[in-house]
Amino acid sequence: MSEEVQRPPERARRLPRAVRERQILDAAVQVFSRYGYHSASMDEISEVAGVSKPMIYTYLGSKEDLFGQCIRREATRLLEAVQAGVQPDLPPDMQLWHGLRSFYRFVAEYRESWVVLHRQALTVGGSFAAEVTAMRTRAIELVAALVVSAGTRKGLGEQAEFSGEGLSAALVGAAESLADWALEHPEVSDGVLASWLMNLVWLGFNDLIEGQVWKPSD
Amino acid sequence: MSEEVQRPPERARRLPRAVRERQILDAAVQVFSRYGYHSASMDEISEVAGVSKPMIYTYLGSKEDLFGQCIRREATRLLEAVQAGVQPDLPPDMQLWHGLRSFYRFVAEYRESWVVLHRQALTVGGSFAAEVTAMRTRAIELVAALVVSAGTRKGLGEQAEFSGEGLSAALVGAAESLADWALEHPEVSDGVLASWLMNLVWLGFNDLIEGQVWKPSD
DNA sequence: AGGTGAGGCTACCCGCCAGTAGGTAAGTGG
DNA sequence: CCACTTACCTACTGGCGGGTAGCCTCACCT
Repeated sequence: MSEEVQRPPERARRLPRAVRERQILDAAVQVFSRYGYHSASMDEISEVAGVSKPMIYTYLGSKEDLFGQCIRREATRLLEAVQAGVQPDLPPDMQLWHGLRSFYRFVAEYRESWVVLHRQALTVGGSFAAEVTAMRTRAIELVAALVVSAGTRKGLGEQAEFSGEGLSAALVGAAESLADWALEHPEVSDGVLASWLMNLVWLGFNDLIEGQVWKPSD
Repeated sequence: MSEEVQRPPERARRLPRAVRERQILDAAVQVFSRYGYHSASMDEISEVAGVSKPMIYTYLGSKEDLFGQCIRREATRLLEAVQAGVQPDLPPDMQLWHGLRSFYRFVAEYRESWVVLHRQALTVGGSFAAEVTAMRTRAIELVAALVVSAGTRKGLGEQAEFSGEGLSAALVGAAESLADWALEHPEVSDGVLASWLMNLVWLGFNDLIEGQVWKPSD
């Protein structure tokens, strides 16, 4: 009578904690990236992870904790991916080129990571936004260093340094925006994306560095 | 005994509907821009507006309706501000230049409008995100038209058209990102911001158009 | 004066969802 | 085979906040 005819849809049972944590984080990134922090429900995350809700709480803590862990994990991944592609002894333009390629490769491969980091993290006012912003600022400063280095290498001083930060902010923004665009155009390769940006921006930098400027004609 | 010594903190009483609607929308934009759609509460909006919650519902409808009206109002403002600064009979670079200046002037003056449009609108999956994205796409296409026009004017054909959309996406992203950056550097004028972008981007375009390209050296 | 309708409010409802209490089953050491 | 731990679940609670029912009150008209 009380015989179990229907087995519950084959959940993997009794896995070690580390594995479950990975599954939960994967599911969380997926759900957060799709719905955003607030609209994502812990119930859905647990369902996608194939695990009951209390597991999430015992393993990863509150919703906010969980989101934080997602952010940190994906941010680390992204940084490592970019760093792995850059050799610091190359000239500035080549460093930028390789960094960009790695970046676009990462975005293409881990779309959800990128969406969580770029779109969703800022919507949770709090330490996460600050954390992501800090990472972004680091990227801007890194790029600024490249720009300034290229500038001084050609004998330009304080002028490059002054506008460098703003220009770098613009460049980073351009790179991010192009990443979003690329999400809807997967047929465009990372090399093409990176070279578009290089052509757009680096040539502009070079012109600037060499004293060529655009001025309004009226 | 039941004498009213304390007057309730002097709310303006019995104003015409149109005025109240303006107040409510102003308050909503302010609160939405600060906390984002989900974390903003109708109670707080009503408090900031100096009006009770049911008023919002009778005048502007549901929270989603309210947000939609904010988005539309601010989007219209932004578009009008930019269009007011552009004269269509000027050459492409001057059009871009004037458009950018108007844009940065608007962002500086109506920070909250910009934040709502740029940061918050995308976090509400639904028709708003689509609406804002559509507006953004229009901007990209507009810029793309300028780019292509500049390209063909110089005798370049399909090549400019192909990469034009991606480049424009990058340019619009750069402009937006620089706008965010400028929020934290109010001392930089709209003219300076616009000319940074022009120097960065337009010079890059020109080089491209004239066949000069950057290529990786390895 | 008193009727009427628009402006405005207090006080409540109720669904959704983060978070939890308390229990069961499956390994592990003796 | 029994104690003890670890993996894991079902089933609940509590509150926050979107949304509303129903009432008041002033201004103006006749």
